[in-house]
Order: sequence, then C-alpha cells, then structure tokens
Amino acid sequence: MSTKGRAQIIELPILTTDGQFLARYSEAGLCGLEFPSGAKRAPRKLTTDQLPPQISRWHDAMTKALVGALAGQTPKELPPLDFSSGTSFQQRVWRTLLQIASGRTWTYAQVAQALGKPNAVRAVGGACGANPIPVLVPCHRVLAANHRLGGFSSGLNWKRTLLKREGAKFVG
DNA sequence: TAAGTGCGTCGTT
DNA sequence: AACGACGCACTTA
Repeated sequence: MSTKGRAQIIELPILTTDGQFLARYSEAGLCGLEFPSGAKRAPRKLTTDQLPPQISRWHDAMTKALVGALAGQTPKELPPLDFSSGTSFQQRVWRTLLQIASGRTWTYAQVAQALGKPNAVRAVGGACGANPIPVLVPCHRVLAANHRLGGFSSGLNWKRTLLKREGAKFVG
C-alpha cells in the first residue's frame, strides 16, 4: 500500500440563482468554494446516495448556508472548515474574518490590529486574496481605508453585490 | 476633488 | 529578491 496517496477531494456543484458554485471537500471538511465560472460542466456525476454520508451532510449544510449567505443572511450552521491549505498566518486571518458580522465591515488595517500585527496591513490583503472559501469566510467584508472598496480576487462586482445584499456601506 | 507617485511594512513565493 | 485585495503623505491638474 502506498503511504503517500493523495488526500481525496470531492467536488460538488451548488446551484443558485447566481449560478453554479463549486464546493470542495476534504476528509476534514469544506476546503474550497469557487464562484460560478463560464463553463457549466458538472464536476462529478454522483448522486447524493453514492457519497460518503459525512460529505453528503456537509454538502446539505453548505448548500443552505451558501444560498442564505448570498441573500445576505447569516448561516445558522456551517460544515467544518478545512483551512489546512493555508500558512499559519493565513489561517489566523481567515479565522478572524469569521468574526465580522453580516452588514458590518472591517478595514484591512483593523484586521491587522486584531491580529496584533498593526503593520501587517498589506500582508492581510494577501491573505484575504488567498481565502479558499469566499462568501462563507467573508473576505468581502474587508474594505480599504475610508470605506473604499479595495480589491477582490474573484472580481469586484462580486464584492459589491455581496456587500449590497448585506446592507453594508462602501465607497465605489 | 481626483488621480498619480513614493515609501514604509511584512508575509509569501 | 520581488511582489501585493494596504495606508499615508504629498504633488499635480
């Protein structure tokens, strides 16, 4: 038996009114989420009953959480989040982002403050950009100084849309 | 006001 | 050693 077999990742689509998202699961939990892409290929042809039951439960929770979050609501239940792809600094940032309530925004500088590294502002921006689970890990709630929009890896329109639905204010 | 430049800062590659 | 989803001071138009 191979001792270096790669961890199995299961990808499942989530259909929403905003398009088809793609959720990724590891043995530890949800490890990735991708925004709808132009290509609408189904990533996998598995029916729910062929899935490991644990993944199936996670995906049910995830589907509800995502649909709600896209409507500006705070998810009641999330699947376990697998942040293991990140460096320890990135993981700290991502965990911090989970503290930002819907409708509220922090600045990159505030996140850096919260980490006890007030000068690591730019590094925080980098970690936000590396967030593997957008929307649920609300990197879109992090703005630049003076309520300016800042950036967003998956496209600024997504950031604007999400913030508007949550009733958050921003400039730009 | 708006837009552009330079530099400090620090985690990542 | 180079590069950013930053912030701030400062210059120009």
